[in-house]
Amino acid sequence: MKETGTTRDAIVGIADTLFYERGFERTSFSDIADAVGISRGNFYYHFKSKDEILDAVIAVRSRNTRDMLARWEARSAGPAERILCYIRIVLTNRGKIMHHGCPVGSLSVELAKLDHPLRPDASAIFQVFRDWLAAQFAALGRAKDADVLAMHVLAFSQGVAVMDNAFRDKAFVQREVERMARWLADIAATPTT
Amino acid sequence: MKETGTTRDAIVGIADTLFYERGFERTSFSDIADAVGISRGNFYYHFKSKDEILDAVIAVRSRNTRDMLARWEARSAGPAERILCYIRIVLTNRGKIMHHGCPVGSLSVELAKLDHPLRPDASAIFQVFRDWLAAQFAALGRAKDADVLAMHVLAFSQGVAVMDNAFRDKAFVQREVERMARWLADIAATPTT
DNA sequence: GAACGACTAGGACAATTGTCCTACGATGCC
DNA sequence: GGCATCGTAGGACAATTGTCCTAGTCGTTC
Repeated sequence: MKETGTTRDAIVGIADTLFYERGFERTSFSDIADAVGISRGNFYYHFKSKDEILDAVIAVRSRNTRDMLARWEARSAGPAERILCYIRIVLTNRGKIMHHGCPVGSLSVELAKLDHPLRPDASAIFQVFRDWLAAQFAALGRAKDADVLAMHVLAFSQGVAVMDNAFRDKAFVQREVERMARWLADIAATPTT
Repeated sequence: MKETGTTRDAIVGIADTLFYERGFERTSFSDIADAVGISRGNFYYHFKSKDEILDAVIAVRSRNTRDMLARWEARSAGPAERILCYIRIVLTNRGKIMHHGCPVGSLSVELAKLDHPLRPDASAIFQVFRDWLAAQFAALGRAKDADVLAMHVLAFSQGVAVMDNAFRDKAFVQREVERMARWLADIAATPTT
């Protein structure tokens, strides 16, 4: 059963992209069907509703996020360098962020406006980052306020993303990344209490 | 001519609210017409298209923003206190921000995703804040990097807004406001070079 | 080769979208 | 009073929305 991962995965993959680039509400079944190359009616064999696709997209994003963090965990030397990977992400993905905002933040805000039942699931992707960042800060010897610091870093990235989306000023993004990197270096240098 | 400010203003006022609460795309003519209490067809006497309403809404928001900043300017003692007014806005408007995000930021991101021609106009509201904040920092004796500091404060507010929308944690907002207030106090205390 | 399952195409469906049109009521000017 | 203008109501319009249904094509298994 379900050996047809291909079509289903293609739908989820395209939907993931379109939901990000155009927004969930703005993306229609026709858009997805056209991009995948299947008929619109055929859709309902794989998904019973649009919300079910959104659910699958969120699941995929959540998994991809975990995978990315696991790669950082494997590659980077220490917790400070890993946190820096996250701080730099607003530069790494700047092209997309400039045009479509942060995938996590923009979906979260859109679903909040729609009072959508899946809004908490979208916010849960933030939680993945939050927990991971907190773990890194804890490894830095800041177990006590690890979550507070994690939230601060998250807020930084969201703020920069929105501003970059509005002003499209690369120098601003670079400045803020450097400012945050200095802040992180301070934290890493401070002896554990 | 145009003595009928009432209906037109009512449309713009309701549209302003609905665009904020539900998003521009999600708000239909019927929604606005029902809320105002007029027929849907009558609409096109006052506005030729939905985009024209958006244009009017943005203009109103821009004016309201300027008015608010002017009030702060009149009431507050000095530039530092005025900047603090802005920093505190994420607490003042927390109820709405929690549910619908920042009005400026969320509209800006939504229009970016739609590739909407009015996106720059929406971002221009940010510019109003940016210029005003920069003027305050200049008055603080930081004329050289006034704009850099202004952008930093803007990014702060957007970051906190998105995170509050996702996590709805008042303690987080308060912490970030206090952190930012300390940062501002540092700036104000540093002697002008 | 018949039967069955997984998978798909294509269209029907009511509802809603933004847009446009015509006709009616009011108000004021000549 | 007659007339024009401003504002409004109500509906028509094609297009699109999410959803659902049916008929069909595959490949596999007996």
